[in-house]
Amino acid sequence: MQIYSWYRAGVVDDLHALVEARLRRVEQRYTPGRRALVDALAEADRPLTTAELMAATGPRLPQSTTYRNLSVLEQAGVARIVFGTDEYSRFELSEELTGRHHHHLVCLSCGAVEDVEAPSPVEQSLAEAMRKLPISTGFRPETHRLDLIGTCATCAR
Amino acid sequence: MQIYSWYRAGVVDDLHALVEARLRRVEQRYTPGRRALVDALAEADRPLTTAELMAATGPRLPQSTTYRNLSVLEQAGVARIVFGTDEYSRFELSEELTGRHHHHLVCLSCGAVEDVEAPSPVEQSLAEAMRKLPISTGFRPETHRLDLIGTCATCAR
DNA sequence: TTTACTGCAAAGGGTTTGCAACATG
DNA sequence: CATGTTGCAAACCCTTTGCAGTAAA
Repeated sequence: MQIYSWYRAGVVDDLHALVEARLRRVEQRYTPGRRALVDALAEADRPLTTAELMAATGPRLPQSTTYRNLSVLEQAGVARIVFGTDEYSRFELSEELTGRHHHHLVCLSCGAVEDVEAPSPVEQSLAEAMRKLPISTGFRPETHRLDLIGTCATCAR
Repeated sequence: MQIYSWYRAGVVDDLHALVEARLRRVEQRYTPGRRALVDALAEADRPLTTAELMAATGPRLPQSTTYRNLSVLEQAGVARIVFGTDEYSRFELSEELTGRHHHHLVCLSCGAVEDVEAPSPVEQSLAEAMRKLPISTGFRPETHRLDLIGTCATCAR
């Protein structure tokens, strides 16, 4: 989530400390490969595909390691998978870590996914409306996803 | 979208007429296989996976035909793909055809997807809030997707 | 010195495509 | 009879897994 937010607060180290703590909780280590993934996710201003993550991690991490580490990070509550409209899995840091609730702009044409944050009043009315959704008996909501689907600037040209 | 709505209004024939018109528009025929898919989608009260659609179409349609037909129906604006949290594509009739805007309950554990309709006032405040999202320059929103992610009744037990 | 992690290669599994046969306008 | 459609099988491609070797606690 937008590197400048980490820079500004000078909390990059805190981020890594948080990640390490979360990994410890599930008895996993914070290896260089995992750190590289977290760095890549922290520097991006949008969810990254596994291909992008493999490319972004210095000496390219092998597929298997990348996928396994993303799975570990997901289970530890560090990363979250984001579904777009194409066949690629995307990942972003969990909002618990970034402290920034946001939504996505998803392009129907190329599948690109962008982050977008709603002004606080808008977010509040959204949350309010979500709470009023008549969910079926027994369903236990944990989170929601609210995305705008459309055509991105590049594809609209 | 919920068979009783079609029964009540007696508009199943209208549905097929609409579908045929839309297919014609993209120079495609309304074959029995495609009609079987539309029937299956119209009778379901939730998005169906391709596996479910293959099973639902009388003398089981082959994979290739099913996928190709779903693609055609999608391009014709008849069906829409729905992304859950698992690896299966799901399809539903487009809201333009059903006239029923709705959202989804998605189970993190088993991937099941259920339809849910919001009361009109809730829907209006949702739409209102969506319009206020500060979308990036050039992005052209077409629709939105609002899903509740959680644990379904079966998996919660 | 046990347990976690890596990296290569191969296998999985949903989806797509080539191609010959068929059906429809 | 020209074009769209089907069905079989194979190919595709993202993702997962087996396994032997390595590293951290």
